[in-house]
Amino acid sequence: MSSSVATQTKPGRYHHGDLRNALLDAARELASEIGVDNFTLREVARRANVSPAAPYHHFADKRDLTRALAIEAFSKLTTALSNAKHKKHSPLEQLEQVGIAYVMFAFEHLAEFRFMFRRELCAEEGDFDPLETAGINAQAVLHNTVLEAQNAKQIIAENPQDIVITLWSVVHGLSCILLESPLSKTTTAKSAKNMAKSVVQLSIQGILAHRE
Amino acid sequence: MSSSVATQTKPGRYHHGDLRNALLDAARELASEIGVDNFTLREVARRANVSPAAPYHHFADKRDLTRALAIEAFSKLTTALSNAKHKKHSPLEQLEQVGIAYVMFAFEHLAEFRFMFRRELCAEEGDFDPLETAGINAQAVLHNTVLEAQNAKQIIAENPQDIVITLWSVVHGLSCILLESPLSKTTTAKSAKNMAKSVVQLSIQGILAHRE
DNA sequence: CAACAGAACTTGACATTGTTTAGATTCTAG
DNA sequence: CTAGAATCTAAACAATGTCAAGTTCTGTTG
Repeated sequence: MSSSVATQTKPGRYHHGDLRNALLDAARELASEIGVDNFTLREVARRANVSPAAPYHHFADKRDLTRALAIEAFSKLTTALSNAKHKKHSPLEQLEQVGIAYVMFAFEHLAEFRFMFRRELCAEEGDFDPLETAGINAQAVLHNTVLEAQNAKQIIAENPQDIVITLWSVVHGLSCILLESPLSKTTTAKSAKNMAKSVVQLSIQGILAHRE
Repeated sequence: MSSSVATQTKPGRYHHGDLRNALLDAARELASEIGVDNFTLREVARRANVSPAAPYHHFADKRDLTRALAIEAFSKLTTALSNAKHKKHSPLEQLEQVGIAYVMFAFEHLAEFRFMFRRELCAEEGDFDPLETAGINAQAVLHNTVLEAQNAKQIIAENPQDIVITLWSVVHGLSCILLESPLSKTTTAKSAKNMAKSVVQLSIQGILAHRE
């Protein structure tokens, strides 16, 4: 998307034009090729055709670059969840859609997903942390849907936070398993979606207001 | 435990005695201090009082060392789950215990837990992978309990694999959230256990055989 | 018991990495 | 047009993963 735009700005020039985004694009690409853990800042710079020190004019250090990617990924996730939600009208159906969308986002944005949940990227205690708020925003989509489903008496009136955590846990857990477990080497997008659906439906069963 | 034994074998000698275990101990310790991602092989060697090249006589490379830690951690998890299970007799109660034990294991063995789920540690497709079997063993505890609960007609007769994945997802997801999310900086063991209990109970609600 | 084979280490080296410092180049206000 | 800020390069540093070549120990065999 923005990658083609950002990366190819006047190759010969001294000033790159939009190096910050070019670096982000290169990092995303590199991480999806060789893994989030062994990607190097120097190679990112190399791919953007700049010197190894150039990134330091746009990011404090390597950690700061990956943090920017994580924030960006969280905001993508937020819109993905929000889009999925608004495909349905009933809060209960929305709950299901949001859950499935979470897993599919992880499946489709593998590399970015791995950037998102890393304790070491967070700011120090007390500092304002944009990464933290990005995460909270994503979670808010689920949280609101739970509240709406409760208001519509479609699910039990238990402490909403407990319900949010349960649902978030189950979709996040499935995502991690799909991405990291060796069991899942052969998983296709279709079977991932089926698993997501079945897991989400089973979880929702436990919080339904009317037991048939 | 074994650390004190393994680490302190005749400090002056050329041959360490049990360097392999000493390295594993040092790596575990170091990882829990500075994180799984930035721990270095050289520092591990330093702590075991050997040269930087010494580890290569016991492990193929850094990855191989961490793989050994992951396998070891999986086997610890297996016994933790198994112990938790056998505290109760009813399969349904066992299911709950196993779920809670999973989360508590993650909480108490933070560093080791982070070693366990990393795709890059797996062997190549087709090769026999001890890490994979270690993971399967741990999952088997949950799997068996689900089967037993189904046989006892305590939970629905749905495809057992779906139920296993749902339960595994929810406890794994909660574990990841507790460990990686910035939201959880202040979580105590007690509140972790409470969350685990509530999340597991809600999930089990969805698969109960008798809906009152 | 002696000598030898192999295992367990060390030394020293290499390419690569993250990061810093100093300097060069280009852009942009005034 | 020009000063100063923004953006980049070049060169260097310590540290890392890893390897090849030696060194020292240990157990086995004659």
